[in-house]
Amino acid sequence: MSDQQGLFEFADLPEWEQAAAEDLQVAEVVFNLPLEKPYTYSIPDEFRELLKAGMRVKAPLGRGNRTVVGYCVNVRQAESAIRKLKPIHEVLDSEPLLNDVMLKLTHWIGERYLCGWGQVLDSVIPAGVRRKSGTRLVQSFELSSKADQLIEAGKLPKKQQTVVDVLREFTEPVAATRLCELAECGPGPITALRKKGIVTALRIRSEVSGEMLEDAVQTEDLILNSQQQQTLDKILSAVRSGEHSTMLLHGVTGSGKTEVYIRSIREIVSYGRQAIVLVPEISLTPQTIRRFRCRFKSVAVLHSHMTDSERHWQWQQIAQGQIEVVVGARSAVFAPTPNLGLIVIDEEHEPTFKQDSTPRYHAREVARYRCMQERVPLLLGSATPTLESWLRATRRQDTLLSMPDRVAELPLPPVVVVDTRNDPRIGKGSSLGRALFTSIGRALNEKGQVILFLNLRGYSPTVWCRSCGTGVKCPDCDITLTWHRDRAEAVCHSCDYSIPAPEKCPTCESAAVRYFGTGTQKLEAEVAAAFPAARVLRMDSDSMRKPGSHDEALEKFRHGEVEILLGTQMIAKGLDFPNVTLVGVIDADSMLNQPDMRASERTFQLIAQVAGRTGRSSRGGRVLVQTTNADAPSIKYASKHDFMGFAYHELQQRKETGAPPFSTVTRVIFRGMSEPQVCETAREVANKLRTVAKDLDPEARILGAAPAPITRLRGYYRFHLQIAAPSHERVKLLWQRVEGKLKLPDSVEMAVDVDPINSR
DNA sequence: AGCACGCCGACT
DNA sequence: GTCGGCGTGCTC
Repeated sequence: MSDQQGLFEFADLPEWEQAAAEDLQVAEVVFNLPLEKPYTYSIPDEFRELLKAGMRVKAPLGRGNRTVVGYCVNVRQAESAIRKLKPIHEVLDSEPLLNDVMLKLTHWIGERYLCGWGQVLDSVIPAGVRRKSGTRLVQSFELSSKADQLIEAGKLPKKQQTVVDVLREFTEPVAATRLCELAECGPGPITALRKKGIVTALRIRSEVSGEMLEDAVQTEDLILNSQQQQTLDKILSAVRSGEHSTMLLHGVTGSGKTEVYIRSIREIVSYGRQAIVLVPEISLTPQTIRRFRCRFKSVAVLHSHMTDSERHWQWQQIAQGQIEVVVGARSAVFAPTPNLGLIVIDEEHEPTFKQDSTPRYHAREVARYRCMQERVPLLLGSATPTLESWLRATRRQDTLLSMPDRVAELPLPPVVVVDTRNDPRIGKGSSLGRALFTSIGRALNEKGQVILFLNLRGYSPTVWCRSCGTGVKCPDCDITLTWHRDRAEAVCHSCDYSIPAPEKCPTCESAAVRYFGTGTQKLEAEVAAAFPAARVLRMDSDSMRKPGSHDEALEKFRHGEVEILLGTQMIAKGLDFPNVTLVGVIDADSMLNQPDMRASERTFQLIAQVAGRTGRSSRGGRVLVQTTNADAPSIKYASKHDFMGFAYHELQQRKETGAPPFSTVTRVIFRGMSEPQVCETAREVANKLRTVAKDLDPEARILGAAPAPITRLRGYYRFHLQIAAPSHERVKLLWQRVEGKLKLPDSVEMAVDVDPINSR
């Protein structure tokens, strides 16, 4: 406010203008531009009744007064001390695109994730909704207010009279084509009537498409076991309390979490409220959708492969309260439910809930804030919760609900850790060690199916010793060093520490190895050669590019048309295959040794999730994990199915190093075509941050700048730095102090990632 | 992000 | 003398 007065002194205004300002309505508008605050505009009389917060407007901006589209975020009485304001040019929406809760939520996202409110709004409102896809402006007519007296005055020709008669039967405007049809005439008589002033023309927005939801056959609720029933009772008491609470449902794979979600949702639907269920994009399969569709009458699905008009239509349906349950990926957290009753996030630990472009929000945190505002519960479910969620639960900030047993009392499959350090087959360059090789053979003989899991795509080569099994770590950052072949150096991607590539392992003195693992394609060839009788199917993002191929492949496997399924991440989750008797993790090390703070957590999650893929029938099943580091806690605890043991150990570790969730990390990424320029810019920003932090917040630590773990990406050189601080608030204060003063070269782009989920 | 304003070099 | 190079900073 004070800066505004500084520019245009209140005293400069003539007195009559001050008086006029007293009851002036003004609009606060945000743009998708790097502006810090909303700008204030006057509202011309013609828009006074029309304009509401949540609508988009066109407004003049800058000295040239170019017209820019922005979002009206508030309409209020102007304060008495007001300077001359520019007027809103145009109002683009007839109804708000967002209500007050959503406006507040998007504002919070901007603050929390360090980006502009306008940027958040632009990304949160689907393009199809903004463009009103699936609707068209239709030329329509209605009788004018003076119609009666004009008709009195003179008799009308026959055709024109018919048109008037037709219009008298409607209270609403009639579309031109429809009117011609009903009056059995051409456009002539209508034009004539318009000239006489008897009918008025207007353009009405009308829906073009509007496919109805197919009705799935409704099925009965399942009978819950006592563990599920107890959990449900706790959730229901939270639902009935009418207050917000976050509940973490820790349930092993196969414990029947989905049924508990459904029954919780049933309760809130019975109050006439709506639920939002967030699932990882990859789980948004026809099976998942069917599970909800056959239990609720109206289920909307929001996924990334929808057309603009489909999405717009769904959005409308949701906003009108026609929908009981919204199932969708990350962005469904913004579904405009008029009376929200519950948000469920399944597989809460999945990294896909973090958006990897601006605004880089985490759907869990957005959901938490939204649920707090709407005073409804948030239910997080996972067999392997994030340590962030787990810590909150153990501190009683959130409520912990546990379902430690599988339904039907199936035991979790035994997990065998295979130490491959001295394996003869691996020594000869094979990916399948002796134990795994023989186990596959046996499983196939017994007519079982096999899943082989390999995790490699997009991972960096790490410096790691094959004989003692430890990664070579940075002395300051506790993350594994990355091998740079061209420079013959081992580099830390957190702090830029580097050493010449070691000839020998610093721990056991044997020859250190730079490590490049096997890819899925190479593994496929090897498996096919080793088991020529088996049918092998490879699933990775390369072979599953076209839509639907994913489901198709899984169906093939389910029907037993394939014996061995091998692939990356995407086969680790979701579906049960009763006939799978063996799961092999080819190389747990490639994940464990990633230069990432969460490498250990990821490894645990991965093994736990793949273990959940087997042992789902009486045939039992086992899991084999190949590693050279059998003592790593993530592997040890995962083999015992001991999440709590792992969490306790890992949290201890994080506490010692001051890593999240005991601190917050914000990452700033720089990219550009010129390596020295990017590097220099990143260093400058890091130094500026350090200088400001010195007296503003001595507890904040600046790490780097350093090359990003993926140093080159699509021709860009990438560097990053990290800000570690005790709270988000303090990172914000520090960043805002520095950000304004930065002048980046045009050729270097910068992105800010609060709570990064990976540091690639 | 765009766009106006500014303050220095090569032109009719 | 002027036209225009693009660096700087502001936009209710």
